Amino acid sequence: MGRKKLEIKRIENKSSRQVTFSKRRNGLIEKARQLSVLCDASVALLVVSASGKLYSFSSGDNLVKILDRYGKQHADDLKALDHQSKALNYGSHYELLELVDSKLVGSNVKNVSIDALVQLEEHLETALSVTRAKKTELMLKLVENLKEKEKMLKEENQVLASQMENNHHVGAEAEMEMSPAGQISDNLPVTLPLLN
Amino acid sequence: MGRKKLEIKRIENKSSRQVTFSKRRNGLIEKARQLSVLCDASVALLVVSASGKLYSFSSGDNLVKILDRYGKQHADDLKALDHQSKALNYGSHYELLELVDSKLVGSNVKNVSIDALVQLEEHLETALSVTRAKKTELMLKLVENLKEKEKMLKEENQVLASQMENNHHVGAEAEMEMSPAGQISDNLPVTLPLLN
DNA sequence: AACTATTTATAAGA
DNA sequence: TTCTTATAAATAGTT
Repeated sequence: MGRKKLEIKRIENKSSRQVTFSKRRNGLIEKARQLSVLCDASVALLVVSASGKLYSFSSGDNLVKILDRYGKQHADDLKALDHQSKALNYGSHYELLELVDSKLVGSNVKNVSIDALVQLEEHLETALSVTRAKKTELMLKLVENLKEKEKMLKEENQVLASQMENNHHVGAEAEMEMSPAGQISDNLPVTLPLLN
Repeated sequence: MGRKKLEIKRIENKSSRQVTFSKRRNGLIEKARQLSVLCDASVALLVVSASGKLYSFSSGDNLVKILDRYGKQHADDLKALDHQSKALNYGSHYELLELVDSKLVGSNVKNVSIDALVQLEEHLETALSVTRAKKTELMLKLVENLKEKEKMLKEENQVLASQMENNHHVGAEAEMEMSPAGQISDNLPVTLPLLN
């Protein structure tokens, strides 16, 4: 859809390959977005340029959720991680196993094509990879949050400690000095941003 | 690009939503294929219909590889995460890579038997498992440490706060509402912008 | 599934 | 990169 019809094969000219990459990548991502919105589907798209740069899109719900719908099993590791992972959907695990079962056992084994198995393997590997990436991400987030909490608690601690000192040495000015402490207290994330 | 301009919002009519899904999904996958071919890029695409059916595309190198690249972004963060990761034995990495190299490149590729590759695959998977288990273990320890610290800081905070109150009886009447800092939620981020 | 009027994407050029 | 524009391609509504 340009001035000329373009054959679908590697563009040899480096700069036009780069330009085309940029344009088509944007187009692809936009199309992915549209599909997800129009048809209420979950879409995840990853593009890695030849030079190794990563671009991606994933529809509203995160990638994990996309795989949840399909069925996944990353919950076990997460369970050990934090009891809060109860929020995760364990139910879908069974669906995945059923799918595998139906492909391998349900049909006569002789009718399962190698291609079908290759595809199944790919799907499973995808699920696993995404699961692991997500696990790492969640753990990193959790650690970050904990460190953030630690920092804030320390700050609060310091304020309280210095407040104590003021009370001891300069009892009269206590009221004025209260405000900063109160503010920090107000600023404490009763629920941290990304968490719920 | 049809008889009418279509607003990008959920198509309410079920059957036309289904038709559009089918058409656009195919279009999207074709576009993904073209991008990978034209621009020599790695592309992975996952689409899950509202009804839970999975469709996917991934260019030449399999999806796992693409996702590994994505995972590496996190790996870097992990490294910086904590000095504990130094506990990992980096020295042996090189040995592993050398082993792979000797099996795949060192000998003429044509002489590598499938059996040898199967064995190698097993070794690599084992190495990967061990690595991941180790990663998980370290992160769990780190999280525990941080939670422990948090707990102690909170206790210290409470002691300070109650001491403050005692001081108040003696000094000014400033009111120190210790808002429940302990309410900070540990919930995992169930919805995260996954990719960027 | 096909058909086609239109819209959209984009190749080439600036 | 960004914009413009001619043209190719995708697709919305129809059959």
